[in-house]
Amino acid sequence: MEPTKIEQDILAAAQKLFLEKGFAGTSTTDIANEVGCNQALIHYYYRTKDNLFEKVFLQEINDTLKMISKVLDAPLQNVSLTELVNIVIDYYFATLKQRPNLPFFIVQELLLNPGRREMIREQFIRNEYRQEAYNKYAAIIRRMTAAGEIRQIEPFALLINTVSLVAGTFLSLPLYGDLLEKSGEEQETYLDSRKEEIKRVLISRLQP
Amino acid sequence: MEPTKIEQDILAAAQKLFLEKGFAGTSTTDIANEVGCNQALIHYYYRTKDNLFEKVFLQEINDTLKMISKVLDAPLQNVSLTELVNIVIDYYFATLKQRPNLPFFIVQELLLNPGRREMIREQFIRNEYRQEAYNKYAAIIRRMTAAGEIRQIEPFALLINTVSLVAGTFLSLPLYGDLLEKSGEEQETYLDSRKEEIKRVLISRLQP
DNA sequence: GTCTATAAGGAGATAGAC
DNA sequence: GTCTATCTCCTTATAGAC
Repeated sequence: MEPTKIEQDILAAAQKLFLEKGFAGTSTTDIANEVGCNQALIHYYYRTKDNLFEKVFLQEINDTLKMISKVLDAPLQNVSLTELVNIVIDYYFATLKQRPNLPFFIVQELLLNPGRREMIREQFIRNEYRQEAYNKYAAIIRRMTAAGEIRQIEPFALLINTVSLVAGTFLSLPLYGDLLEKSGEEQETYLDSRKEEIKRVLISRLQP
Repeated sequence: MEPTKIEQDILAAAQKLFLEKGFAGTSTTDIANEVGCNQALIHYYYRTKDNLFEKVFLQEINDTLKMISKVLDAPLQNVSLTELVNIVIDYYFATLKQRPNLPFFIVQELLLNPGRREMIREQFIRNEYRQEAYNKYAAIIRRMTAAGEIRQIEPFALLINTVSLVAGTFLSLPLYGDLLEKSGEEQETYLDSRKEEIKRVLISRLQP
């Protein structure tokens, strides 16, 4: 059952607003205004706000994992450590620049509402792209460790390092802009400098 | 004007609940129940929920900066790179273990409500402990760089690296526990292993 | 399918008794 | 100072006209 245009419009509007203002900060009336219809129509198509949120959240997770999996399909078998870090971090930054709120959104909704974690865990555990992406990734790290091209490290630990550094950059971006009163250009420069610094950190950690 | 006992009780209850469930997720009725009084009393002492939140938030920031400043008063002038990283990261972890929700709380409330950032910026900019802590910290890094004891690095970049890695660990902790279904003991082990890994990362990055 | 109207409940804030 | 009662507004969700 292909989703109709109006269903897609509602989903897109909900996605935009949930990402911006979170679940609690977005009312179904807000979503209706964004779509250009009345509030009852939101409920006609998605019944409850919770259900609509679930659809949005799962789609975000799915799309993200699919993208992550995709970059690992590039021929990474024979690249050097420096090349590997460059490819992964450049790609990661480019992806997040399109959705700068994504780290915040995921952190917020996953931490704030423990009641929703059950639903999320089920979908997360059985998500095919997640398994696939992690296995591809871990295989690369293990191979390079065995070949002596990088220092000994647990793939999971390296993953948390990378995600922390990159997500931390995007989480700190609005604070950098607001608290330190930086312009849009300066924020661009900040992102670029963080990108290069993160590469240095990862290469230092991995270089034998 | 010393705050009375009831005022302190309300503040403590509000702090607990805001840290747990965020501003939007906490009602003044919740706070009253936690205190053991009626909801009107909250408003009698603090007028609005916003005002109460402001008090809580500023106190959190102030306490945190004060603690950070304190550790930098230790005699760090003659320690090695490894010792310095050990002291700072151990202290940082011990502090956050007492308030594991703090990173999430700050991220959430700072990002979610742009209207509040103005108030926060003012307090943040003129906070004496912040200036003090950052200056002490930057002086140490610059001295060690000049002495050739660590590699060239911008103090601010190193700060963001450190905060990202440590905050990322605490933000990921409930996800680690929930999504991967880890017990409390395993979460303790996770924290310890993250602590040691973060030290390795920072030392690798800084070692000449 | 899409609308208006409205029900039902919860929120923050205040009035006024004690 | 502390309580109960209540006002007003906003939310989600549904009923029913078209």
